Amino acid sequence: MSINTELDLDRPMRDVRHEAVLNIVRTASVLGQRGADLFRRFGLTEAQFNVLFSLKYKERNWSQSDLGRRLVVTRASVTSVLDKLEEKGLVERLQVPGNRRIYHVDLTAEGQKLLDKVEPLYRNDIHEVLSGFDEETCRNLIQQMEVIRTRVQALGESK
Amino acid sequence: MSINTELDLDRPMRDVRHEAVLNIVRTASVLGQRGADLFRRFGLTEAQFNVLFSLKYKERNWSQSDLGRRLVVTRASVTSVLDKLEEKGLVERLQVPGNRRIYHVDLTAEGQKLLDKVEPLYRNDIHEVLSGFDEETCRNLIQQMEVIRTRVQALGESK
DNA sequence: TCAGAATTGTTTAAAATCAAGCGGTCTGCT
DNA sequence: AGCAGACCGCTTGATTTTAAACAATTCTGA
Repeated sequence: MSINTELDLDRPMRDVRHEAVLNIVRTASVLGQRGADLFRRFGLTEAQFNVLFSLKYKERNWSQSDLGRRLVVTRASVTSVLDKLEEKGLVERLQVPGNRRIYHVDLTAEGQKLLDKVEPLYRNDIHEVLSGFDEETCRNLIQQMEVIRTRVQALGESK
Repeated sequence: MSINTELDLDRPMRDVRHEAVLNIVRTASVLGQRGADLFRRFGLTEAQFNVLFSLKYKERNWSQSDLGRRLVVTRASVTSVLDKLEEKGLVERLQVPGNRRIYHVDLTAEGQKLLDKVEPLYRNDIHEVLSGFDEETCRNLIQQMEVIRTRVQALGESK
């Protein structure tokens, strides 16, 4: 009845690097769906939560483009997600003196309040899921992910 | 000009476990986009490629539900992706004797042929991106990802 | 046996995403 | 100063994905 016995997830691997990539992607997918289930209880999609969360912990002003790079989505996606969040009164676009091209995006008080309700549950989930990972393991994992992203970027530039 | 100097990706982390999760998700996203760029040159989306690829290496017959579990997408998604692939003549739904509820999905000769063109480039990309990862590192990484998925699943069942 | 529960594939409506392209704006170079 | 190029946010149109509901089918347990 387990997914491992029903599918062939535990068969021997031909290409261990490829299998590593598959595992990263699949794990991100599982994590994302778990998150989505949680966020939905608060009327938020995953994309919407990601925006709110990023805004809460930003340490300087972010334009919509900055947000897009941070979340690895296009500017067009940022626009549509922000439209939804602004409708709900959770974020606001602020005009930037001296630069009429960009908006700085910020949480409203209401957005802050909603996030304060969701975030503890979210962090609790993560803590539970990674309970077996000590700090060193996490740092090592983070560094490996960074290496991969750097390599992908280099690959894209040499194109 | 680098993304790391422009954004705050390298600031000290408050919650190393959470940062690990973010890194996994972000890396999967970057990998997915890199893949999508490649697949598009062959008229395929990422989801379509994933289906073709899974079918090529399956070791027994898979229903659409099996495929969905394997790819971590819903049955509805599988239906729509298969519709597209069937239109293009790359896969086929086969009736299963003795069970009128399910289809077994398979590559057509044409699907096989297309995949044979894309796969070398795909594997080459992956090999390049993970060139700094030896076999042990990969196996370790894979195991960590499996642990995370198992924990997420356990979390979902205790719900 | 056989009625209730579970599973399968599909449909529908909503949301996210993207590429492409648009004007408006800023910057850097001459 | 002025112009070309880069950047920003937005719109459009298309695709993908999902949750939810549905009918058909299969399974299960009393």
